[in-house]
Amino acid sequence: MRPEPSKAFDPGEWEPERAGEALRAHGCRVTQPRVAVLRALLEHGGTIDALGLTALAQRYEPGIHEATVYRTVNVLSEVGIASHVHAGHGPSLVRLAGDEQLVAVCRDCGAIAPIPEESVAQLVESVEARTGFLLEPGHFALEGVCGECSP
Amino acid sequence: MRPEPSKAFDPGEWEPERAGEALRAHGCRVTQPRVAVLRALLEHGGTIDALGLTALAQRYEPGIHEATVYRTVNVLSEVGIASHVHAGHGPSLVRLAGDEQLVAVCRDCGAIAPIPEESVAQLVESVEARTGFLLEPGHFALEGVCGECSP
DNA sequence: TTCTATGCAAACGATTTGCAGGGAG
DNA sequence: CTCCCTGCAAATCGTTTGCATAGAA
Repeated sequence: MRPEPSKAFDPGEWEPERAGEALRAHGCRVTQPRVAVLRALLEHGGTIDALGLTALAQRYEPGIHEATVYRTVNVLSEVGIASHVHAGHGPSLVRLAGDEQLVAVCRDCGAIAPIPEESVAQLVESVEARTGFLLEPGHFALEGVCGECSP
Repeated sequence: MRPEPSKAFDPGEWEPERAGEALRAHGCRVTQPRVAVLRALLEHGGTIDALGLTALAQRYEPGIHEATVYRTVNVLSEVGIASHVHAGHGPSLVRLAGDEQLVAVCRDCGAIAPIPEESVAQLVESVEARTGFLLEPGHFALEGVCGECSP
């Protein structure tokens, strides 16, 4: 694969039916399985694991194999169309790039809440100044207790 | 196993040589392998994966099996002596409870860096004020690029 | 035609589990 | 003496990879 270096991806810009064009626009070879995966991801929105994504993609490409989905997701990540989140013990989750945000999972009810941009920016800045470590939050979820579960 | 419900554990309170007492104090059956694991963990401090912990524990219990280390770590977690962090692609990391802190993993070299207390406190405060969500960071790591891997 | 992507199956790393024997209480 | 814990090997789960072939450019 010889993908374009990552470039911006605005999910709202692409209708699911034009998944093929989106792929081409990002320098990817356009194949049925890839179209199926991207289309499924565009339609689904939010986060989904590889198994679920395979199931959705089968709607457009019945014989598609899970290994292909993994490979496709990797390609989509390389060109900046998708990314993944580690949300705990289970499998990692895929989502469209541009949809990235640091999220928190409620320990009690499992609710997922986005963490405000400003709070994240403040953290990144503070950590970089103190340790030289440049955080790229969004690939991991944080744990906590949501407003409803705490008295 | 019939462990005590989790109770506070102050790592500073326990010398590595008294790992057996610490186990007994928390309602665990005291065996050589368990003593070896806890002792290794007390000596090591910080975070370590199961493989590394096994290696350290072998110093006290040469024949100890990795499966036993996993089982022991689970017991230690149940009684509140240890906990684990999800570090992303790699194996999860074990550490003493009471030593919990938010850590960052370098995307390039895998280095683990603790995130300064103040930065975390600032984040927790900010998020609670804006969303009512009370973060308990420490169960998941954040991702980023460490000072050495970024130009 | 050329070269990449796919399906399949097998490899993989991390972790868990079934079982029979050994050790703690 | 009674269970629990351990070592071992095999199973499991999520993910990756080698290979021969199908398919995009």
